Amino acid sequence: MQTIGQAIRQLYPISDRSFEQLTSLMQRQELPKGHILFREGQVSHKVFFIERGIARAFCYRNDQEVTFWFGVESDLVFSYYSYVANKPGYETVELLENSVVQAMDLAQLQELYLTNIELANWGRKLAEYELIKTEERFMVFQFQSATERYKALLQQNPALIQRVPLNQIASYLGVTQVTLSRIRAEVR
Amino acid sequence: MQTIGQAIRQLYPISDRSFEQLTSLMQRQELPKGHILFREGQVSHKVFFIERGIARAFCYRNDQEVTFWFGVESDLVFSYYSYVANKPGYETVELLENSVVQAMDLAQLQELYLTNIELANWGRKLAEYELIKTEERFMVFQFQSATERYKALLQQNPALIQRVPLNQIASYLGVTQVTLSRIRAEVR
DNA sequence: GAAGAAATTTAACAAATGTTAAAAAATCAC
DNA sequence: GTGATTTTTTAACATTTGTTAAATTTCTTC
Repeated sequence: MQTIGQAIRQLYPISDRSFEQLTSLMQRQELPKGHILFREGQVSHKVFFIERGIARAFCYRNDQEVTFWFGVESDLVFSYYSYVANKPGYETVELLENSVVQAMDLAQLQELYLTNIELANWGRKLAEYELIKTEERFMVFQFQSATERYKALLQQNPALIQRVPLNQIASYLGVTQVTLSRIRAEVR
Repeated sequence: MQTIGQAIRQLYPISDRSFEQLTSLMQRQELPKGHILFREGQVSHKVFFIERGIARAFCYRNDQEVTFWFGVESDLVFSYYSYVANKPGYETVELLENSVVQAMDLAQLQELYLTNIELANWGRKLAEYELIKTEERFMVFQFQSATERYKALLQQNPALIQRVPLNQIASYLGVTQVTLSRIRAEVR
């Protein structure tokens, strides 16, 4: 498993001093399963680095929860729309296991961006990588069938299917749970 | 219509000096309909600002072109994956009309990012806004039906449907052209 | 403006996915 | 371990979307 230091510096190499500045903003928190990191309709002021545990983001659609993102160890958790547009976010993010996270205040982070060019470029790289991750996820939806999406998930992240209930996996893949069961019956 | 200057400064306010530095990298080009801005399988070294015209990005899937993005006046055209990961891009971007673009060299842009903190933060904001745009497009796919997607497009960008052949609109919406025709027959 | 080409719609049928409800399996609490 | 609860699978049928091909409309070119 990657440490937070490795994750930060792998994104974009920064000096020890910048690293200190960045990590000094972080607060280690142990949070229980079910804890809500972001709540739909609220403006977010925090970003979280997942040290241990798993999180999911979901929205409501026709009174049903639709899961569209999972975060695992060494992932960052943003309510990106809320952060960028400075408006209420549309998603709720909850922890699916007892977890350890490093929490950072977004206002303090943005302060750093304005005064430290190394960190400004680190923040740029962060957004750029999040962008291509989101783009890839989008492409998967537009270019692959539900069965292909499931197989890809099975290959790339088999642990996720063990750790998360299948109704959440189903909505993550964009199908109903019944369809996912059918797919699993085929693949088996 | 927005000028390029307005588009740049709306994203993130920058000083006149930074603005000069940025725009000095730009080269105005008049390019014909059908011109390829990025070609699949190649690493991109440029970014384009569309002053006049329209562009589309597509990939091949089972020997068929699948259009997944349109760019119009005052949009920026990146081959983002290629730029961020510095690997061959998976998409081809072509101009659908005779167009005027401002072309910028990515290496020179990145030079500026490393020396000018204002521009580094501008570049960060650019990536952040592209991120939430991509995220929104993804959410539309996971949360809305094809009919809803068509209606939304009709409302938000009616001109696009006039300017672009329907088979491209169909694949942009993630359905076949036959299905799009059916949707249009219903909506009418 | 007429002939040909391209784009769009319609039709008929096949395949995939959704919906509802019930059955089966797995998990939890005691 | 046993009963209750939750999760997952299966079944039956409805709806949506895809596929192929033909018909129609629109656009080009001369």
